[in-house]
Amino acid sequence: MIDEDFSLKLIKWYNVNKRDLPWRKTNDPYKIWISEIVLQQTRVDQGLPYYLNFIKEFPKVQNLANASENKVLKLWQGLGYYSRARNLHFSSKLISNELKGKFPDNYDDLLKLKGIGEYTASAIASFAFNEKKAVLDGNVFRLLSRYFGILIPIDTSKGKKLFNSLAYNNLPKSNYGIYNQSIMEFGALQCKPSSPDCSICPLNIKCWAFSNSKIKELPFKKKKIKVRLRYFNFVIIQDNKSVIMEKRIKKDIWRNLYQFPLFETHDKNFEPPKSLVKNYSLVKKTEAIHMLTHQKLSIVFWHFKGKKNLSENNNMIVKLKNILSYPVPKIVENYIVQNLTNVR
DNA sequence: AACTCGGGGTC
DNA sequence: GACCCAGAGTT
Repeated sequence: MIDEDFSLKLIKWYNVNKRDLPWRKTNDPYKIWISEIVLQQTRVDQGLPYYLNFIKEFPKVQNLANASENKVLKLWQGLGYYSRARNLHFSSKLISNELKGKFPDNYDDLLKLKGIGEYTASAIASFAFNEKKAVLDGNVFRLLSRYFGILIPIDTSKGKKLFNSLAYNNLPKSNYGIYNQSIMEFGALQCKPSSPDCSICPLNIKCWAFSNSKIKELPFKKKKIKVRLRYFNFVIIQDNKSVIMEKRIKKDIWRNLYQFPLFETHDKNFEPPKSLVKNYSLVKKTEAIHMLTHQKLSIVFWHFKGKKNLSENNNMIVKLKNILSYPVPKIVENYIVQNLTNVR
């Protein structure tokens, strides 16, 4: 299916309605790369401040390559999907060292980098180098499925293949970068997931879903997400100046971030270790629910205080005045800010 | 092909 | 509560 004026209408719409976003004012593939990783599964409003901080702290790929992972993760704190930050860091070192600072300038080479998949390689290649590649993200899936009336589920290999060819075949004859920006912006602002205003849509006349009242049904997805329930008990052990923390090193959520010593249980039943109760006093117990896409975390913070020297065992001791320099999960950050940062 | 990886907005 | 967001890596 090829619609001759599909791309032209999108670009025309884009020139009038586009948002003023910083990564659209540069041709620097490094900055475009940062923006694309930040925006993966992330709304523009949420990612924008992170992008600005990142570019400010690491203006060039070498700055990122020379930073510590803790610092990179700290700048990513609160944004989620932390493998994005770890992969950014890894790939920046590869570019800076093995590629001698020369940023990959084509789709195939971009795709080799850790953290860059088909979408991101297409985006960078077309935005920075105007390479003829079609982006295929959530916005494009939605628009194409509605406009062309594709009922095949988008989260299957068959569906992806079909949408890929559909997207590629409808590229304009030039200006691939601008066009890719246009189709995604159109999906984000006009062809929204829920209740788009089709009455003002420049594509409505030939839109299959609009003509057939199937906007709500498209795009079609096959899989439903399952949520796993987990029980976390964080134990805060502090004296006047310090608190015990640990680094998450397993293949699990929040890898390489820090937290208070964690006891995960299979249900709500948990009692802190007796040696702990004996030497410290429980001053506060806080319960919280933390929702992730695939997990529901039932969390209890057990807050102990005492004068016993914390550095007796093989514990990681963190000065309270330095605690905010460590990257931590959002729920841990919340607890720290509310309970530990006003302690002298 | 199914699963895993965050956090926040929207309805 | 369900779905979505400029997806990618692992199993």
